[in-house]
Amino acid sequence: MPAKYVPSEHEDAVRARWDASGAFHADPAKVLSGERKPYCILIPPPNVTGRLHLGHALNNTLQDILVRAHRMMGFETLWMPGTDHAAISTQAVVDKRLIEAGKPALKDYKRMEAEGKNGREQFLKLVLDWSKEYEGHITEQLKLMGCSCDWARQRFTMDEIGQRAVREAFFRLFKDGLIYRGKRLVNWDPATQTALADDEVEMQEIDGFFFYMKYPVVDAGGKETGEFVTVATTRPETYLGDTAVAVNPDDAERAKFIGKKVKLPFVGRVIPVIGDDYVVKPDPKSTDAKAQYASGFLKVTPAHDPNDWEIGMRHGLEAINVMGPDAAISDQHGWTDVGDAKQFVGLSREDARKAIVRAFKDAGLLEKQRDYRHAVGHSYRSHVPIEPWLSDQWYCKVTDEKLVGWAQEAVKQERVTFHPERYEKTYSNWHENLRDWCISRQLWWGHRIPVWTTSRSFGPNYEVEEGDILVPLPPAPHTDEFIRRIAQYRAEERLDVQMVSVEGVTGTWEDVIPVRPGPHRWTLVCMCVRSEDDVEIVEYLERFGYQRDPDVLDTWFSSGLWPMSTMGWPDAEQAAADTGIADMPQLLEAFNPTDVLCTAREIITLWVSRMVMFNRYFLGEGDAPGRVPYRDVFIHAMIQDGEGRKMSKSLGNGVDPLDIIHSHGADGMRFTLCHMTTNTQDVRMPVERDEGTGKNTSPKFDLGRNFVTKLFNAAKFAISKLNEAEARSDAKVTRGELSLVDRWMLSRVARTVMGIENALKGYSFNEIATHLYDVLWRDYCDWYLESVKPTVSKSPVQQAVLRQGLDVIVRLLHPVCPFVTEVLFEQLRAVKAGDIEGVTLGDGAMCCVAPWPQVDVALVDEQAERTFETLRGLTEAMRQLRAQHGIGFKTPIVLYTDAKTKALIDQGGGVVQTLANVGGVSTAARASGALPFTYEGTEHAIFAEGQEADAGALKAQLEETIKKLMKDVGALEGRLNNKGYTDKAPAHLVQQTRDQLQQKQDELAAAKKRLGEL
RNA sequence: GGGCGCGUAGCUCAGUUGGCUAGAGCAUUCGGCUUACACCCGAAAGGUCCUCGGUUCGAGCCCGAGCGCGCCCA
Repeated sequence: MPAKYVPSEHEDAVRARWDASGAFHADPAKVLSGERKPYCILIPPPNVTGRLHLGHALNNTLQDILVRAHRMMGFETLWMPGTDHAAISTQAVVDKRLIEAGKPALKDYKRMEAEGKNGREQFLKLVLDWSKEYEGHITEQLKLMGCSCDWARQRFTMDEIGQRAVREAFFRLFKDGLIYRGKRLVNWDPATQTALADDEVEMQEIDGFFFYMKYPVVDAGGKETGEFVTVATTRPETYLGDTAVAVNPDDAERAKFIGKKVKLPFVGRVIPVIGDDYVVKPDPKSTDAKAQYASGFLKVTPAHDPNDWEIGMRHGLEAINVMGPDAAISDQHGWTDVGDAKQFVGLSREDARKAIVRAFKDAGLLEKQRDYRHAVGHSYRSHVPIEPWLSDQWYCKVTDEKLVGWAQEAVKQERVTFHPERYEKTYSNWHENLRDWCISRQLWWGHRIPVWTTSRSFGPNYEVEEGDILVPLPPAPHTDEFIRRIAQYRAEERLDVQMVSVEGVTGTWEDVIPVRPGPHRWTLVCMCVRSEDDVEIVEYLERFGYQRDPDVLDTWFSSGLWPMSTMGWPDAEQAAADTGIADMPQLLEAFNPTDVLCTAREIITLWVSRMVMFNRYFLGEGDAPGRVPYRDVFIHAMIQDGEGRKMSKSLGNGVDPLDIIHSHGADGMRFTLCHMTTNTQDVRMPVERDEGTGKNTSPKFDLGRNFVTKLFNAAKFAISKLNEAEARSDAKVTRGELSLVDRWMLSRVARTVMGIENALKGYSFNEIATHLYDVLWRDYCDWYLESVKPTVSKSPVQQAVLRQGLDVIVRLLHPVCPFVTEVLFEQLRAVKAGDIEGVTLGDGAMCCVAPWPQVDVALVDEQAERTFETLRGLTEAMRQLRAQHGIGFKTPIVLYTDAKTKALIDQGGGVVQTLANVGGVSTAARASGALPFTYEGTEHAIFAEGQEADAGALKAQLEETIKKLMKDVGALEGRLNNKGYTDKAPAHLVQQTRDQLQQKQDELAAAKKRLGEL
């Protein structure tokens, strides 16, 4: 064996052995036949946007620990790997790279697309290349970390199976009326120019202003009466789209304005003053900031504020959109009565605000402005303020009982359990306040919405208002034949249809057919085509002028299907044919529900919820919910830097896992990550710059690196001792043959096995690491190895404990530190020693498939532990004396003690002698000059040749001891004199206190006696 | 504003159902090239367990109020 363990010299070779062995490939047939129980984890697919960071390293280390442990425990274990296409992030990153490289970027491809030059297709090719490249990087990184994924089954959310899953899911939801199209206010990101879901909006506190703007009141003839109402707003630029001013009807002072009209300055639009109890009444003394700042008049801009939108709905107000997709003021998106506000058109929203405030000020219409700090929604992607923007979007009706209800029920009925359990609350709260989910994104990269539309009238010649005039809506060129064929396709479930009326109502085929005049004017016809391969229908629709919706779906729509799509759903036979993975059709049955999802808490709402909804919905039958995607959700901590900040590129405080693997080894990194995973929500990692490499690192990783080195050195030593042994035997060691130290060591090993098994069940990773650290370092190395050093060579029994104890530790450690344990396992296999009664270690070709060690509970030996603790304490007491009196370890000492202690020392079989370098144990009268000490109430002394006791120092020390003992005795007596304690505390505790008191009193007496002798 | 988490040694963190004379690693100090390991070994020092109040024979732990920090949702 090499003198020193250098991780980089072994990791590649170990990984190659794993790859060659196929050990991580799961076989669903073994599950379906009942031969083995399944254990399955789905990787939270990392984004193909970039490389993995330390959070990923933590996330995947924890999964690998679970997966490797269960594989060793005999489960048929599947860890499903894959990546996520991350629509908006990836598109943005690729665009940015193109711009940086001075190459044609998104805006150029958009222009090409508009010119009919396949811009979309060309751009998507670039993004696909990028995603392939990064998928490769990510896979490579996971492998370097040691992740034991079933690589042959690796999936991508946009691969053919993912596409088919999305297509089928969309079709079914569409057909069931759970996907619909609506004109709503969305969270619009003007930078990336796409809609965002509610949870993609981050609130940030901003220092802003409240502006108080005066609108003149006008009479029925439109003439100003000289009165004014003052609206208070943080967003003056939206006044251009105001369609009412609202007052609280309970507002005694202002309710009289209800019914009057006001005129918007510059625009000239005359709008009503309405009553709505949403309006906050002004109250300068209120603790509510809104009431403090309110003027009592609320400008209502339905097209640019979600609350105003609601008010608009209640009062039938018009929604006038005054901005373009870039959030600049525009008269091209539904705003017709511009009037004298032309001066503001074309300005960005920021410039428009300044210009409008200035114009109001100049016109004497700005009453005042006040500083105001408030939360403003920002895009989680581009970080610019979100614009509530009126647009046509696709929605998923997650508020339906079959989605939100079943998701809630899954947790309430404990089909899905959160660890730590507090996160169940986050999950529930989120579902209680759920709104329909905007699933369309104005992007190119992603799953394109499988709907073909025409916005012409369906049926009779309708008329629609454009401003104040009615214009005819040309009918789509549908023929009777068209209607018949669509009905046919629909009957074959190859297509489904929704209509949207001018009034904004969604209708189904049955609402529209047969075509006849009715209450609704159906204009927007949406045809959802079930299969990507159904060219016949698509060609037919396009012949009638139908065009495919240009938008793509929110990434989470496809990630939500991950537990099913990775297992071949909806067409596993086809998936098997596409991928060449023949057993694909068995996966869903064998492994879904999976066992646990490991992720970070921000994902609870974004992803967990959707997976639960989709799994239950799509695998359900009729009104019966299907199974859940996993039984447990484990939410791990987030890693922050030493100051409690998130690690981020912009702060430059991130740590790259690959750098740590280089400097400390993958095992060292993993051990540290495992060790720091407590059940709190954040953990801190002080970040330092390595002067040598210029890379960020953290001293925390030294723990793991040192631990791995310690293991290697201990194993190297143990193996060399075993190989050099003078007397050997392969005979099985029975309980009766074991010495005290052996029994103690095996007891500790047995407790560790049970402790780790428990910790695994409770996802207490920090406990796993602590157990491993203590048993290896504190027990096996510091005490067992040291105490058997002189004798192991001649004792086959000790050889057995040395070898099997190490073997157990190596196996227990393998899930955390797979590389070094694989190396050691191979070495250890070549070294023979006797088996031990109660320790079962099955053979395995490699550690990763070696059976988990089994220990008999009977190995836990409390008697041996107690005796050992006494001997350890005695040894430590002597070491302390040595240190206090400068007696070096190399100087042997004589221990003077009583017969009882001597008997214990004899039982120890040399532990005390070896570890305290005691040359002789004597019950005779102590030599003059011996250093006295008390331990466990008994007086002892040590004597070192040529070491005269320093009376002064001894006296000072004794006085110190006496002081401390008196304090202890006082405290114990006080406790016992308390009647409440002796009456109410459990009897064994009271007895324990009495024993302690007795011992302290003995020690005190002995110390006093000695002081007198000096 | 609502919810959740955290506050224990200089730093990073453990501390199960209250029994604690509060632990570990790093850093510090002292002593060691003891033939597995200096990424080590032995020893030491270091704590108002955020504050105040309560429950209890007994509180780091339970309850209430407050202070500070962080996250999530409005």
